Amino acid sequence: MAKQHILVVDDHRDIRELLGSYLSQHGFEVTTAENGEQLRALLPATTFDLIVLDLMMPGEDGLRLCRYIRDEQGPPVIMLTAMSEDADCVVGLEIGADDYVTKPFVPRVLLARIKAVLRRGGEASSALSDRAEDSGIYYFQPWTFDPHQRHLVNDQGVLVSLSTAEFRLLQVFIEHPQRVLSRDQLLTYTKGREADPFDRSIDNQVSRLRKKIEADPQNPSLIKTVWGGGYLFSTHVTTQADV
Amino acid sequence: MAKQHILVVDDHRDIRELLGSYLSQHGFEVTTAENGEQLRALLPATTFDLIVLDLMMPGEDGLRLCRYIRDEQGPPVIMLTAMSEDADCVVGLEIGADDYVTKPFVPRVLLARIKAVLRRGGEASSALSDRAEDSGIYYFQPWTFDPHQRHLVNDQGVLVSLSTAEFRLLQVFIEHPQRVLSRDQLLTYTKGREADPFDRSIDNQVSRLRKKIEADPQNPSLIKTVWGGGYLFSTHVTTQADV
DNA sequence: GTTAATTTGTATCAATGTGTATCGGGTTTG
DNA sequence: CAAACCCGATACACATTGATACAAATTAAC
Repeated sequence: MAKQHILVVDDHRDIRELLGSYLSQHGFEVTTAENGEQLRALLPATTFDLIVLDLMMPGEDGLRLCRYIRDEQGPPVIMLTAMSEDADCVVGLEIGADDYVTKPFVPRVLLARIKAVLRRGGEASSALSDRAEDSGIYYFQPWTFDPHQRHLVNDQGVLVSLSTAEFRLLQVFIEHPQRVLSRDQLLTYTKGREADPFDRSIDNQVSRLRKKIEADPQNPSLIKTVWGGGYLFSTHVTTQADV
Repeated sequence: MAKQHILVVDDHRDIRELLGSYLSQHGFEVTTAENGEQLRALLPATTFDLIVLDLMMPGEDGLRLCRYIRDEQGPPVIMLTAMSEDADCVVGLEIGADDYVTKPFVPRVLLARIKAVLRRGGEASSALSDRAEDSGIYYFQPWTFDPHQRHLVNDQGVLVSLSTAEFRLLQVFIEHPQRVLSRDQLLTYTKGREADPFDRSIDNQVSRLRKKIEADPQNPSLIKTVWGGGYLFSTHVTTQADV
């Protein structure tokens, strides 16, 4: 099957680059646009299978663009919305987006929604049950991470529940293992905000998370500190229980 | 197979246009009507496979029209209802609608219901009376949710009845699983009103609902709290009893 | 029509989550 | 070696949430 082509429209370069690399890594062809103007230029020239559209953009906003795409018989649309704009988000859905994802989001969640929408286009499937099949469960010694239940289970069956911030942080680590993540990146991915020059909230959350998941929090083996760089999730992560 | 023909009856032009473009994009032929008069004019002239009918319309209302369609041996009907009119909605189903969708709705949810109703009509073609029975029932461990009876049944046969507010809240959760819903959204969906800055009624209802459906209300596994975000129905929902 | 029961919103207080400040130890740099 | 910088840990303040109690409103019962 030919690669499916996704257009990402967002005014933030970070988001465009992150999604560009993440989605191409997962088998999609990706094109990005910075604003409505570029979108309008691309739309007639190329055939996209799906469009990811930021709601809040300077200039022409997402709602207008969404309606335009719909009127032009364009591909399905997934809206990116901030938490606080939920009122508008409802409006957006009424206008005809096929789904939405609230920022900040973990790339994997968007990927799941994209796949769900694309699958729906082909076959008639239930609107609700189609998100279950890939469980999203991850394994790393000695933990099993269940993003739906938002908790961890030990290989001895011990259950550790996570707070919201801890959950997000761990999810980001799991999605980007073996890579140094700066505090800036971690803040963007987990909270969707920029880092103040002396922001130490991530340090604190890492410390709290270590207390919960490390055998010896003083000598961490999972979340390593990279001096002057950030943090590193230095363990092997699998999506199956394939040892 | 020839395109299936759907009639959309709603007094709002936005809705008609949205559904017109959305449904034709998904392979249906679509005709729209603005009121009961137009519907009555169209019905004898054209053969529709399904009718989407707004409950609340100026002039002749949806209930009357639904009964009329049923009496004329017309096609299956899906009702569009506002959340606040749920009493009427139940009545609508009793009168013979095959399913209903609450506004505001995501177009794809309506699409899924349409496909489900059409599928049902094609194979089983059961009696009129019990068409409504097998629609709208949801399953999530360990509960079976029956929106018509407004109660829950345990997998051990234990029956839990829900108050109106609890019922609406759970219904919203079930229709938006795996998704963080802000208090604002929950209020809008369940009550149709905006949130005062210090509105805690949703918290209270969530608490009450947890007591009824959670095995351990102190450590909820179905309705999770997202700190600073809202609540999350974190379980798998199916429309069939297929595990 | 009156009373009782249920439901539902608000108020209050306790518990928890989260960000910032501070101190001290470790690392790098000159 | 000293100074500057970075990081971990603790403590604290603030915000959010859970639980309980209570009052108003609605519904049911008599």
